[in-house]
Amino acid sequence: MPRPGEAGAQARLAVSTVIFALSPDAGAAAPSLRIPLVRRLREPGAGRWALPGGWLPVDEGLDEAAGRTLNETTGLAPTYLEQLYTFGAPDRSPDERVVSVVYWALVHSDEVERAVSDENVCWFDEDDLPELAFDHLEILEYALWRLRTKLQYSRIAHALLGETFTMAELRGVHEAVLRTRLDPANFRRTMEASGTLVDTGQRLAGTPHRPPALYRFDTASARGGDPIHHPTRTRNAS
Amino acid sequence: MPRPGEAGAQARLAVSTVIFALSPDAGAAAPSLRIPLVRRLREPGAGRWALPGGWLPVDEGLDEAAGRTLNETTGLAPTYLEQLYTFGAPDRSPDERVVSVVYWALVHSDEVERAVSDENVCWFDEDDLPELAFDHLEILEYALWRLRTKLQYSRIAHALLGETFTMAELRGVHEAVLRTRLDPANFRRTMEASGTLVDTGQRLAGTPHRPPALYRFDTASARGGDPIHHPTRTRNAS
DNA sequence: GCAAAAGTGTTCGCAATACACCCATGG
DNA sequence: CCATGGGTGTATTGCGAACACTTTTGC
Repeated sequence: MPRPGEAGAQARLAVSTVIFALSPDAGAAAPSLRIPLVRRLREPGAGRWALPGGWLPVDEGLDEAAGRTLNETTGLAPTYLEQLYTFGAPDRSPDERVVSVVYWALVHSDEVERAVSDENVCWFDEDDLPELAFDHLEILEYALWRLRTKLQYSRIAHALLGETFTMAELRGVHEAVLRTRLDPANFRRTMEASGTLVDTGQRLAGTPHRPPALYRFDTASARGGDPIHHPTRTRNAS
Repeated sequence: MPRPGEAGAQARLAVSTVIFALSPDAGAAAPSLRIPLVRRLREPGAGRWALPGGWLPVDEGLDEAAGRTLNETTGLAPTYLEQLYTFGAPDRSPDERVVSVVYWALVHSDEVERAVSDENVCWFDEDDLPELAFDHLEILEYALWRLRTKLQYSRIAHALLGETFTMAELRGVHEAVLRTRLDPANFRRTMEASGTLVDTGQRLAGTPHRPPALYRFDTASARGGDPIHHPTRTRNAS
């Protein structure tokens, strides 16, 4: 780290979060990804939609800031939170130099129903996005890429569902995120082989057909393919 | 992005880089990874060794700042440069709040010989590191993890070699980084199948045995497994 | 010709795919 | 009993690991 002193002009540090959830009609049909955005009230970019975020307070950690602003704007607690990338091109904001540390998060679908949504905070479907401020579209697409990539080698889909779920629901998440059809038989085997699912023994009644088994995610075997290391992966609301 | 105004106390933004190169005796024996560090002259952490870096100038991009400080401290140009992670725990620096955007880089082994090395800039072997300042050991270990992980699904080992190289040299890089023995036969096939190698037609004479073929990296087919997107992956010195 | 590395061929086992087939429930 | 999704069994394929084998040089 360099020496202090010689203050000079400095870039401002912001923390933003790309939040993913499933469309509320999770049980029925094919669910789709939804992202909450906030309407910018001031210049630059007033009127446009932007990622939730804020300036970084001096005494707050990056993860905490991401989780806090997520909670403040949506009223939700993330079930998964991870740093995405830091964007800092000199011209990404017209007026002043802003460097944004961006996180991405997943929230439980059963929480989405009681999420904040008003004229200034609105949830948009993945392929029905409004015009975004600054470079936020680029950021969002990068977050989508990361979500899709990570879903294929890590077990994070459960973070978009509730406490328990059927195999078909879990498959539905993968299909929605990856935008593909998956073979039910092979998907089941792959998931069972991963060792991250626990059969609750319960079955979901009320379906017009054979009642499916309900599974729970095994947090103990939640082997992060990531570093051993590093910050909080999951946290609660403040 | 939040509104300007309400300045208040702000964290300071630094950019640091973890630089990897092979030990100069690349041809012979088993090469090892080396990392240049700079000695801190001032408090906090005076006397200890730290990653090369500096405060981020207001008008300079993150990638440019990483490449520049790399060049200033080592005299080298990176053949590979990528953002690693942003570290920002409130207590990682004792005096003031510092957020560090950290990059990692690979440099050609044939450039290492003319690298700067004096009493304040010194290259350390991967498993002979001195005591590091701040959280730089944690950062370095994370960078090592990323290098090892990425080597297995991306073709970046060539960035540690010169313009042309033998199959054995390329394998030596993988073995040094991954710290494993690799089967020469299977390694060859895997590399040839990747389509990133071009046989120059030349052969390396002077070996005590059958002269091996010299290969070149095919920059055209350098498919980044990464985003389509995003900043410069390779750049020259300023 | 002999040692040693370069380079080729062959086999094995695993895991993902494709797809045929039985099971259980509501209507 | 039938339509439909839940759930199981099985053949095929592609790829990486293991390893036997041939080739080419310096000495």
